[in-house]
Amino acid sequence: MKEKKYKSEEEFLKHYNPDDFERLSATVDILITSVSDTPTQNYRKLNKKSFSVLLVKRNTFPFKDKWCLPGGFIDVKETIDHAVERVLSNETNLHNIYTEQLYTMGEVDRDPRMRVLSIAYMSLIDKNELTDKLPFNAAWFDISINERDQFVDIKLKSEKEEINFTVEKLLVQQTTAKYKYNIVENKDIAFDHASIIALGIERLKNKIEYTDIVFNMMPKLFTLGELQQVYEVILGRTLLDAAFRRIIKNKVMKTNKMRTGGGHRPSVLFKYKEPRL
Amino acid sequence: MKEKKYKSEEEFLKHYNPDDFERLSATVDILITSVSDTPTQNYRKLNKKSFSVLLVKRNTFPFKDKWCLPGGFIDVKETIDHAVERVLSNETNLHNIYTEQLYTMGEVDRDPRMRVLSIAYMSLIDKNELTDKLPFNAAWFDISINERDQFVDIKLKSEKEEINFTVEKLLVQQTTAKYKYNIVENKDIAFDHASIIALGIERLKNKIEYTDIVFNMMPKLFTLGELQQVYEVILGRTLLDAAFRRIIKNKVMKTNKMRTGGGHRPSVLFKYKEPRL
DNA sequence: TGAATAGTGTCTGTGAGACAATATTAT
DNA sequence: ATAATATTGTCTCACAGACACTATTCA
Repeated sequence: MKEKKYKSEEEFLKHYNPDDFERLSATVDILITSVSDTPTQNYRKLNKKSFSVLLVKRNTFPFKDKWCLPGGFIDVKETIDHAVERVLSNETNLHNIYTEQLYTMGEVDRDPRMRVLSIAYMSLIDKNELTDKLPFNAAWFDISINERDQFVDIKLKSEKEEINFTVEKLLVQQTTAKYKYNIVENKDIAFDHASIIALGIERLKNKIEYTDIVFNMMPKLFTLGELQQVYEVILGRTLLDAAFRRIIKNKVMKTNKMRTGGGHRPSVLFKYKEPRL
Repeated sequence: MKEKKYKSEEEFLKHYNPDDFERLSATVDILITSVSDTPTQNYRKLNKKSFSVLLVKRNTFPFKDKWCLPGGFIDVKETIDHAVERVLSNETNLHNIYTEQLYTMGEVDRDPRMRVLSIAYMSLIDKNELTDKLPFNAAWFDISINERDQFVDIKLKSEKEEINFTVEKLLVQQTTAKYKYNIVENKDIAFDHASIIALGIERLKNKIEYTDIVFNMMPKLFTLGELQQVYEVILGRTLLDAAFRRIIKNKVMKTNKMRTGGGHRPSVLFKYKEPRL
């Protein structure tokens, strides 16, 4: 742009040419997570819960036939939030879903087509509220994680297939224990979405301990046993019953409904109690 | 783009035209923070600490003569991290500075020239390490904050001038106590940078309680009194000495140096002790 | 000597970890 | 009756808030 003197902002804007700088593209990519219930054989036992993520199979280049996060380009005339809502309504029939910004990915070659920033979001939903059938190219994958030294093996399992990838967990900031996740092995996930998945899992593990975020993936009514199962599957460790109940007792409210039918003592159904802020 | 069948990713990429979608621009904008020391009259008293932020006065349109965060456009061929480093090295002579992503701002009209995303970063530095003179158009502003109901009045004071603005603190997410900051009164800050400042202050207030982030703005050696002052000025409340010392005793290490010369008992100089992760 | 900061000791209440004990149901 | 989950009680230990007390320096 020429160095020119303008008298007013209006005048400046009239002459401004956005093409003086080469521009770029941006997408939103959303890690949609939930918990799945798998019935067990033993009639007494509770359903097994797993932490799951919604992926979409690409049917066009680039990364044709690989799995990726639901996402889309941000239109020049729409806000980021709007793009997020648009993508979410393509994949689900839900409104007022929990979303939060996860990270903005900006490696130069993360998309082979051209320069594309990805503004990654994380979203938590209650899968049971989904009434519409999933888009034909989308599927839920149950997550299992194995950490060995600085490597994290992540296994994603849907009804039809299994995906494995490995990321390297690298400390980037000592004072705040901030990590980044480099992909070291990955055949099936497109772009840098494997990093985003690892990042989102870590974020959720942290937030579940000091926020009420988990209730975004719970049904309206739930037993404390179920809630504890969700905590356990996300944290990847078992919790002591008594301690767990103490921790969440201020976050939930007893209802007068019970869940019966298992081969054991019925349990009270609770609902989320919003905190005073 | 035409719906065409390509045989391979290579072939697809050869024919891909990035101009099929209208592209946009992106900047990085960095909230550079530190603590300032103001000497007091009374020879016995400690210097007063304040929490400060580095702003730059714009000398071109748009928002000519208003203050903004140091920032710049992301080049198509550079990573976001590289852009951040580039901006930081323009403003400081420091390397290996603490930075973290704060938020990506994406309102459509946040820049009157064209569509510009802003990837906001926060950075903490030790002001005393700055050896070069500040760029002529940059200045440090001490921050003071007044919260009344959902409004937050923020006062920024440099050697030469004082800026006031007000943001409205709006709860956007009950379960995670997530807020957004809408600008309701602002004459002097360009773009949506007033929101970014409010967001960064909140982030820092939170992180100081559960991370070691504060040590990024401390000198190598410091007294526990000084460290406590920094905590107090950022949190906006006084802390009990004994309790504070208990909390940070695992984060610091005693040295054999002392600070003497105040009209009172000398104090031991401590240094940061990196945690085992 | 006195003002100011530095540093420690102790009491108390809260809350988490650990584990034991009791309650209830469907088969 | 038994297996399984639901729910509560209690002991202990760690730690934070509150506050008092001692230590040390320099004008």
